[in-house]
Amino acid sequence: MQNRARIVRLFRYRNVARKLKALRYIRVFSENLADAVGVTSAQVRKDFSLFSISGNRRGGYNVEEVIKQIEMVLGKGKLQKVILVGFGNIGRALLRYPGFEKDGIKIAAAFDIDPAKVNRESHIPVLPLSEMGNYVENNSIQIGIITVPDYAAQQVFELMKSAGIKGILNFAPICLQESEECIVNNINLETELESIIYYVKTRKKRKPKQ
Amino acid sequence: MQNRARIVRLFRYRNVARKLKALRYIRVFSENLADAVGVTSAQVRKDFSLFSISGNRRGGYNVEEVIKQIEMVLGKGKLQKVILVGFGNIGRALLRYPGFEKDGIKIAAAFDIDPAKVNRESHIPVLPLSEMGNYVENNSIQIGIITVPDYAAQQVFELMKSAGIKGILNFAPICLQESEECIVNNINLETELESIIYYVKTRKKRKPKQ
DNA sequence: TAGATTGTTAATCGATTAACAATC
DNA sequence: TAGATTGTTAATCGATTAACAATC
Repeated sequence: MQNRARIVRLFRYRNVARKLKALRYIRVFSENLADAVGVTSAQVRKDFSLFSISGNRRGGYNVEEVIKQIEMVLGKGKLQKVILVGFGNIGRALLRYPGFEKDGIKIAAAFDIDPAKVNRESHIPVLPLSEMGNYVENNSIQIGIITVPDYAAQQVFELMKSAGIKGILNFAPICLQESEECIVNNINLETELESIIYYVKTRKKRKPKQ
Repeated sequence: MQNRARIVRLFRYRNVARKLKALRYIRVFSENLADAVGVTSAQVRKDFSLFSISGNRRGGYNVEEVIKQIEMVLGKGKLQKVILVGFGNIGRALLRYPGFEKDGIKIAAAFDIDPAKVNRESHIPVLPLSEMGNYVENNSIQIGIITVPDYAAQQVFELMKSAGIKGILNFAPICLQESEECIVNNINLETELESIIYYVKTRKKRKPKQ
């Protein structure tokens, strides 16, 4: 499995290149990408070289080519349908989040255990959790998002795995363990914030009064 | 600066220990923590040893002690007030997210550039962006969350830095560059999901029909 | 050609893992 | 005591960085 940090960087290079393209840039140097993403230029060249993304000595990289080649590596494919389980605060926000669509990601349906939240008529239907298994099978869904409370997460996780889900983005504040059958990306919002607080505090200790 | 992955693991050990405490566990072995967090037991012991968190040879670690010692290291302090800029989908969800409070994190106010979103009477006030600088100063805020659209992110970032914000959790899909004066944690929701899709796809290639 | 940037190799750095002596 | 687990040291592994030859 390729190093996760490297894959994330590749996505970032692509994002920057897309912005540059929108600004009508034709070429870009490793140094520019490095600055935009916050790494060294050597890292950019190394990353590119590992994925055989090549530029032009002296002339840098062609912006279009960079986008195209990274998309090839990362597999910009056809529309990816995903499901979401847990129609609470975060779930609702993600359902309405406009950023996914442009990358070919479509939340096809949401599921919740609370009958009051079910809404089959909605643009993106909200269905009873009990229907998830069938839905996943009928629509060949592979990816799911978990936005349920922590006490429900493990159970929902098992349910999704047995339904055939192969990859999960988990926002419940618990570490779901990934396995051969299912990849997991745990995002703990509290921890993301707490770790910043930690760094701000400790940094100040080292440098009193900046 | 301490390795970020290590700090995140420490938070995870603490979270697990808290759950164990709720279940009336008295002791825990490095092996148990390792399983819960998805690392090796050697890693747990190494992490603990680096922060002088000690257990009992033969008897493992005392759950209470682990929590207390990790909290000491990570600085479970008094209530941390943070602000949020961008009262859209994600911003609204975070404002209502119940998980922060229990870790002593309180979103004190939200800010938005759209006058229609301003609501001074709300439990957590939503204020005009123009008032952010004063608010931050008057309330000694150090931490901010960015949930504005990508095109606004850089500008809001500069504004927050000049207001005196020292740490930022950024959900806008752009890499804000951290500096001496301000720590940044960039979370790109699209990329988090896209990288899972990438891994699911490539894993399947290697193991067809697993 | 001279100058600048890539692509790659080798060196460095740091994190993880293994192993085992210490010890409860 | 015998057995089991920590705590730490040394070995391994992998990722980043430096440096520079290739070359546009």
